[in-house]
Amino acid sequence: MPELPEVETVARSADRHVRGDTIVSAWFSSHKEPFKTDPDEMAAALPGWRIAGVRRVGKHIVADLESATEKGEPHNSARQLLIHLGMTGRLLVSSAEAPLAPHTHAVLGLASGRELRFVDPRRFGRLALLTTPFQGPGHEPLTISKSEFAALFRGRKLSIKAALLNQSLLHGVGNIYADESLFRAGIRPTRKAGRLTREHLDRLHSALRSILKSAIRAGGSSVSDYVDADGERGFFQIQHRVYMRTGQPCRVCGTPIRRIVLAGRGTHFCPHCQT
DNA sequence: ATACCGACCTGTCAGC
DNA sequence: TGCTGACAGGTCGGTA
Repeated sequence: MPELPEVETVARSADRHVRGDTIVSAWFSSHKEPFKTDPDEMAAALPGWRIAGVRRVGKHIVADLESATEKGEPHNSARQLLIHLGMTGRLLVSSAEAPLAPHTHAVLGLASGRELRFVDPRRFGRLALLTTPFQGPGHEPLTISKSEFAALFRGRKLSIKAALLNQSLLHGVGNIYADESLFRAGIRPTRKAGRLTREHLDRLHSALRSILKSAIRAGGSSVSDYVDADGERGFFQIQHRVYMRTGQPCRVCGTPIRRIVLAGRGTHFCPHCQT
């Protein structure tokens, strides 16, 4: 589900509601998949920590935790709660009275009476408690320079689409924004990453940045069920030009949008505008 | 090292 | 009304 703009939206809305709140209880489901840290360990460790803030790194959500004990109590081990939403994960802030959604895997009770809940039907999402600062796997698409961006693809034989999806190069780009940015840059997704000219890559760099920023302003893309921490849908999907528009006319030239499978993912492009 | 592909899960929708 | 298969915003581990 969630790519950079959706994760950014979720992190911001969660931050608004839980910053400064203190964790008083922690419950986890009995499914094993979502937990990279043992749930019993997290349930024992989390209560008592104050949430200093919630932010995004790549497609990860990081909740920075600080000791809620009185100052003067030197607390060496800063902690972070790390959340990845996978395909269908939701991070929700709700009142403790709100009924639990099906597929709820984590509930953190907060001192304010609110709850931070993690819901994930497909269980591709992940939760972990870290004692060392989280480092994303790749570069941030919104801050990388044009020359660093171009250098990422030098000598690579894989398609530019597959390269954009590779989180250890750029982190945060997923299937929607890979297809949409390639359309706006006029580049065929099948082109080999290492064969693109610097001009191509500069265009892709700008297209990607501007599309990610617009999508964040729109609250992300809600294709089926994505919502932010308030349960609100995004509306960037109305600006999609190729993603999930197979057979429909290109909004620029009218040619039917084509769908192929590339890097194991549905890939959408205009055969006329993208060369 | 790089690149590809199936596996991991549930839900939904189209076609029979 | 089922049933089956394809597909969905992502990553990981095994294999070539």
